[in-house]
Amino acid sequence: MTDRLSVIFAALADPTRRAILARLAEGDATVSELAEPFSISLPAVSRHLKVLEQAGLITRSRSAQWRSSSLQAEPLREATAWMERYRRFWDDNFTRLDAHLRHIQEQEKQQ
Amino acid sequence: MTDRLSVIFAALADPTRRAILARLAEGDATVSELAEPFSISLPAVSRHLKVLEQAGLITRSRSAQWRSSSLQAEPLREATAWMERYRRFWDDNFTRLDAHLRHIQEQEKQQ
DNA sequence: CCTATGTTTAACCTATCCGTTAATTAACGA
DNA sequence: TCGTTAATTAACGGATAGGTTAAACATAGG
Repeated sequence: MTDRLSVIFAALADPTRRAILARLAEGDATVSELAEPFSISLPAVSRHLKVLEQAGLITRSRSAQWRSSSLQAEPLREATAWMERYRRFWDDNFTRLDAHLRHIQEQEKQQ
Repeated sequence: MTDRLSVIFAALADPTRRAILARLAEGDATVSELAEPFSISLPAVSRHLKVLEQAGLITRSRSAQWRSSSLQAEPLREATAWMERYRRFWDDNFTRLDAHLRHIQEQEKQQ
């Protein structure tokens, strides 16, 4: 699970972390500010932030004793780019063609 | 981790599973066919398929003793839709506006 | 009916994830 | 300098992930 895409998807697989990203979309925030809406301890949030940072989804800066987190959406672009490869499988414009190709494939499998 | 989006992202966080999806994009395949490129056991692949199925990323059909897997990209559409909310943070068209908004936000934080 | 083939389930192991509380580090400020 | 605030690190525990091998299940077919 060492590849970049896996790290990104794994980071996004936790609802708390996605909520943190949603909050950061409204502006930078400190660890305490990010922890406030959740019923989990500060160390737990601190770890989530480390996971997000390692995935490149946030950057952090220090100002006095506060550590501010800032959203970095570039990894989301990468993840989206990967998914785009499958767009034809859900996009209406391609559904008909895709069904046709699958039919062809099934026929070939018979032989 | 019971919510749908978490299950989808978790399913995508494994490189073997993503490779399986890539293979299925070229057409349906049996478990043995899917296992062939990997140096892992058949039971391991069988489990990966169960994970993908629970995420809604594949459907499966039985024909004799073969179980064929079929790609279902709808969950990818959902995941992409979630990420789209952050597009303005990476899209060039929005970068300038976004920088402006952040600047405003910083100013407000001062007071 | 018996056997071969394809796949899943069971039982197990190890590593990682996610949470906790307690201790530590860091910096401000009276 | 001492206490307060902000955050991280350490140490631990339970649950889950992902792999294994061995056993069980399902079906085609002689």
